[in-house]
Amino acid sequence: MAELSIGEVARQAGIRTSTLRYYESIGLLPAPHRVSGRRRYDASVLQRLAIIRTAQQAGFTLGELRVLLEALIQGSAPAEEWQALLQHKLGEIEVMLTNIRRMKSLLEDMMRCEQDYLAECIYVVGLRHSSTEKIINHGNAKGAIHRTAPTEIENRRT
Amino acid sequence: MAELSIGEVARQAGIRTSTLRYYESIGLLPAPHRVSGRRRYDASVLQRLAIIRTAQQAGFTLGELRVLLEALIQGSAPAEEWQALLQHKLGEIEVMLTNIRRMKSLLEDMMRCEQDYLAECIYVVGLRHSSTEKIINHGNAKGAIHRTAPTEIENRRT
DNA sequence: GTAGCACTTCAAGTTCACTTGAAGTCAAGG
DNA sequence: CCTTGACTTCAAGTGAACTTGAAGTGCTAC
Repeated sequence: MAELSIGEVARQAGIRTSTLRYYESIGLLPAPHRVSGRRRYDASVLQRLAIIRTAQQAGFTLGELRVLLEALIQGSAPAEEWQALLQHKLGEIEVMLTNIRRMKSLLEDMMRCEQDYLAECIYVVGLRHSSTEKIINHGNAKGAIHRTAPTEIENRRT
Repeated sequence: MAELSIGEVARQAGIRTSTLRYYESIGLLPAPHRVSGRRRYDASVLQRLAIIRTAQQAGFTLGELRVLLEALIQGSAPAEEWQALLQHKLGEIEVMLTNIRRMKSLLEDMMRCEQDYLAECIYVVGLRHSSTEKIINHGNAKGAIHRTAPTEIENRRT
């Protein structure tokens, strides 16, 4: 199978060459070999890019993806960390599915609002939808792990 | 119904006071009235915040949310724009549902990989999933979901 | 009356995921 | 030989969504 230039990969994957270089720079893509200084990609990179894009849509950050794909890149993965991340992300995906489904039905309800009573209708719709909410989003989105922001200064109860 | 200080709203909604001020500054929340300079919120703001959060999870940007909620804020909405945005977003949500479901099954398959053959297994899984279908991604080239909770594990790159 | 804390504003800083720009390299075609 | 165009690197810029910091105000408790 013919090898691809960065331009060809970009075109086929529907992204820019700069994105490919960026992905490589953050370790998300393995450095391809070179022919007179230029990158030559194996066609399999397209599969990886497809996974990356899907995963991004599913809420993965590129950092998380790097961890997840490290096994693929180098055959070296800290297995526990990896499993933990998977497990964690599966939980998040579950939450996201719930939220997206809810959002879908919220939008569908909004679509049915008549122009003249838009404000009232949306208010009612909003009420209906926010009253079903309670448990969904407190475990993992904001509450627990935040290394980069030790956040407890503000907002303390007396 | 008792009015809430910004601190109380923040605590109950699980966000920061700075976020509330920020939302107000970009017109996502209406400016509440004040008592000696301090914001006093009606409890209904919590419902709105719940909607905002769900919508964010569903891939709405704050800008889009502002347009969507303008009807609620002021009763004044450019109805066509509004409907168009709804319609467009419904399409995007459909795409996202598909991608998230796919990602879920990808992760589940990955979980089943045996430690010793992790790399090979993931490769096979990746192949299976990326060959299943062409990439679904029309209309918005960027991943829709950004602001998902960044997960702990990452960041030590050589 | 002063300590403490929650609040105020405004500007600047941060993270993520890229994008853009400048300056240079390389192979092919006219 | 010269141009064209796709490539190269590296640094700096962008936009979204917040966060942080500085400096000050106002209420309550001791």
